[in-house]
Amino acid sequence: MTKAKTYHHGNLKEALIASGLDILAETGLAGLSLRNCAERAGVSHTAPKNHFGNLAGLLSAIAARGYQELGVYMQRNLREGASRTERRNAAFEGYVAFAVANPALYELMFARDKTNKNDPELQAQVGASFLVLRDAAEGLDWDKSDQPGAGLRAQMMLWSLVHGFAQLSVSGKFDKESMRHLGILDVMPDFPYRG
Amino acid sequence: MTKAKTYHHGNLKEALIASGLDILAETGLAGLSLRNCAERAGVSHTAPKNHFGNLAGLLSAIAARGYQELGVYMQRNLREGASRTERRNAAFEGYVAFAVANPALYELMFARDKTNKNDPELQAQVGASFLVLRDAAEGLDWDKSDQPGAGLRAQMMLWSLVHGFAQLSVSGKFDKESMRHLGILDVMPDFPYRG
DNA sequence: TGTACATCAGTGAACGCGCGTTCACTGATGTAC
DNA sequence: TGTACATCAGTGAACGCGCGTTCACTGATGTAC
Repeated sequence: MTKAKTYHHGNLKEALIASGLDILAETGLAGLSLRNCAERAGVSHTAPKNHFGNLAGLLSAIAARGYQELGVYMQRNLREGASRTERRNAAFEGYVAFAVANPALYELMFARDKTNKNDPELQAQVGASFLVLRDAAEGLDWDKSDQPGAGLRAQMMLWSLVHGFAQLSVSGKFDKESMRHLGILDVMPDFPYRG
Repeated sequence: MTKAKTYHHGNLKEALIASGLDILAETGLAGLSLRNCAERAGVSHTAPKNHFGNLAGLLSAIAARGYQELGVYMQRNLREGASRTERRNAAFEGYVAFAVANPALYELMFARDKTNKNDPELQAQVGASFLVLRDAAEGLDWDKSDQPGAGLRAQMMLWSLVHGFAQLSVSGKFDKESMRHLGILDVMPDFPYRG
């Protein structure tokens, strides 16, 4: 079904989010504005206001989509009945792969001041992807104490570890040139750097 | 010694870096420009060009100063002859404390596209602070294999863990409101969240 | 000690750019009767 | 089935803003002789 071009777009909200994701991938976070999002969706530059209010609203919707996709990445290589270790490895690899494949989106998702932290859809997607990680941390013995919250501490450690690795990879600290400069490749010439 | 205001500033390079650090602390990364850096240093808005070439040059110098300060934070609570564990804890706490105290500077330091990755001063300071962390990771048994690079892998894990925890703290994922939303405070009401 | 001159450091006006937002508007759609 | 009207979605011109950069310039400093 091809839609004739009408005055009303019909699905502008989705189209704007898709445009935003494209722009992030091509131009980076700094190049994403209401105006070029609208232009890419083939619509006047004031149209987004009707759907998102302002730039922060649009960015929040895009970030929410990012968390959704992050959850998909963390579970994409899971066979049925996978063991704890397999689930953990899949989550770790998926998380890092997502960040490396979508660095600008990842940057937006964890930026401090770009999104509306109270956006309900965004909160829901953040919570959902944390649940995947929480599941992956089950059975970790990183905190052996019997205190309440020990398992939770392990979850937070896992999140920190995978997130830090992803961020350091994306920001170039673990790429070949930097690792050579840090003396890493001297000791470990076959390290699977990224980038 | 008070300097009379002369045509030549005398120490403009340092003054611009100091202005940049102030602006980061007060306004955040998005509010830092060549123009307001110059204005704050009491100088025409084209003056920075003589010292840094362009915005990326100035940001690189500021980021280098940030890594220097990060190293200071990681070692500031070390008594003489501290044990491995003490050094590790000091580095961990210092790293996170630095990020929480200087979120915008921290953001700049690990941004992908703001600084000149090849800036020699910046590279040197990144290397120096990595060495502090490397020292703190000494003796960690996270990777028990005998393969060459096992210790290095432990260093990278430590860096990832501490960096991820810092970033998640700074971006608000570990603050009280978010942790309540993620169900963390139900299990662990006395978790030392930050923010 | 003085003078000429090159170099360095900072000035201020002007440029074009993309941005978010406002405003009065108009075309399309839905609903009540 | 038709008509009136409210509401919704998108338009396009205009606004002021801060930005990085360019340009010809001038004041200050250092150096050679």
